[in-house]
Amino acid sequence: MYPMSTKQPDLTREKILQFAFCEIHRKGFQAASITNILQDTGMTKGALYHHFPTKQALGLAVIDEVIKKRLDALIFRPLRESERPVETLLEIIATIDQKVPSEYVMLGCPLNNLMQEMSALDELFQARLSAVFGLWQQAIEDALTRGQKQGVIRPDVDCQPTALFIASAWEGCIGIAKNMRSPEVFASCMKQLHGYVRGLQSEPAVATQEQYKGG
Amino acid sequence: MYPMSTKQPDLTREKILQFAFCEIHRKGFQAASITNILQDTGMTKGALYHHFPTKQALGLAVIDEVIKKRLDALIFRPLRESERPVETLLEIIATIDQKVPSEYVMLGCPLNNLMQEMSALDELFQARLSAVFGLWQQAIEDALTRGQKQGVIRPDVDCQPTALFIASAWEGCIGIAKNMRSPEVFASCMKQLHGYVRGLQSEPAVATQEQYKGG
DNA sequence: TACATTACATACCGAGCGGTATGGATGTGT
DNA sequence: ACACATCCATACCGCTCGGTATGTAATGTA
Repeated sequence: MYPMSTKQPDLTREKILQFAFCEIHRKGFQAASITNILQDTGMTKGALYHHFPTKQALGLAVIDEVIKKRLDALIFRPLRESERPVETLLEIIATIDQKVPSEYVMLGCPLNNLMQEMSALDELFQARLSAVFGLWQQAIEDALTRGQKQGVIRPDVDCQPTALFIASAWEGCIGIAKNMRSPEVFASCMKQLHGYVRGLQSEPAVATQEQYKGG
Repeated sequence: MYPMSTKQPDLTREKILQFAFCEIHRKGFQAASITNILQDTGMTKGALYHHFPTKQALGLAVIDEVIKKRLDALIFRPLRESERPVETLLEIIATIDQKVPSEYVMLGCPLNNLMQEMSALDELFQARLSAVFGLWQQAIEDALTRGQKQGVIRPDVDCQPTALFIASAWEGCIGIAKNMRSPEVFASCMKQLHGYVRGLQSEPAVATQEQYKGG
């Protein structure tokens, strides 16, 4: 066991998942080629179909074990663990383009890409993707709700639909920037979203008013 | 000619375009099957490849001759021809779900679907799709600019990035509602967008404040 | 050490795809 | 009426895809 045996099923599975994520992110799920993924990893169909019964199962695993985890580390957890969730939300919106590989502007959000492609075609994809997006929406809603209790969000804000709108607009901004192939468009859009969230804050609390990165 | 001759190339071409639009709208461009389209229309490959050299050319024609025209009739032209463009914009946002087939909530925006799928893969698609989206953004920007001249939009609003954000959020709302398979989510999201646009209006002008459909 | 199970590699298959070559039917200009 | 271009139908091709059947080496178990 300790001398690094040749067969390491967990690592093999993880490696396949990572390369599958990349291929799917670049080509979309349907256009993603099993053969290409295997070619990249240097493995064969025997390995892949030992760990995943079908291409669909591989796609679903990518959603749960790669995409969800990345979003959690990037957005959900910081919001959850923050003591000033509204400030954290604003900071994430303002700096998200720096915390993600620059090529992601061209490739778009992996979650949104799959949602647009697969939701209408496959119920299992739809369910998993909706679940992940639900986490996103919930993370924002919790941040707003906690902000209201802290008095930094106006009491008249209806947090649930507001969070839904923020998450939707967020995905929309990423999608359009991807289409435009323009980091500037992405920055501009996210700045507007930033302003929208700031507009939800209570009037007295203008401390974080001009925190947005200069430009 | 007058007795409805058997060969009507224009109608044939248009028929192919319409069925291709439906197939692409439902399956996406790559998954759209030429064979399926022909099966639906009752035609053959001879007809299709006489009018369109490749599948790509068919897709590009669908963008310019179907999607663009529909968006123009539904959104761009009403905004352009309106004398109160801001009110018109608000009205479109508030009633868009009634002016479009109900199944479109499940299928999403044809433009956005193609943008998400094809922009990263094909430069010609990217160019055409960006052009159409640019019309959208420009239509909103013009509406806001004219609104500013009329005094109904606050002078401090920067119309260009604001229009970009509105269009992006708009597409985002459609995309998320499609993923959720929920007309209610769509209505909720668009209501928030409606509120955002209202927030751009000058304070004195509260006439259209509560125009949003009851619910 | 003997054996069963896991973890892969290799070769192969049917199906559906976009695209083409060819031929015939229809309209058009002269 | 004849030549010709347009319009469309049919049959076919090469390719790639996801998936499988089979074999084999490594690993866990007794």
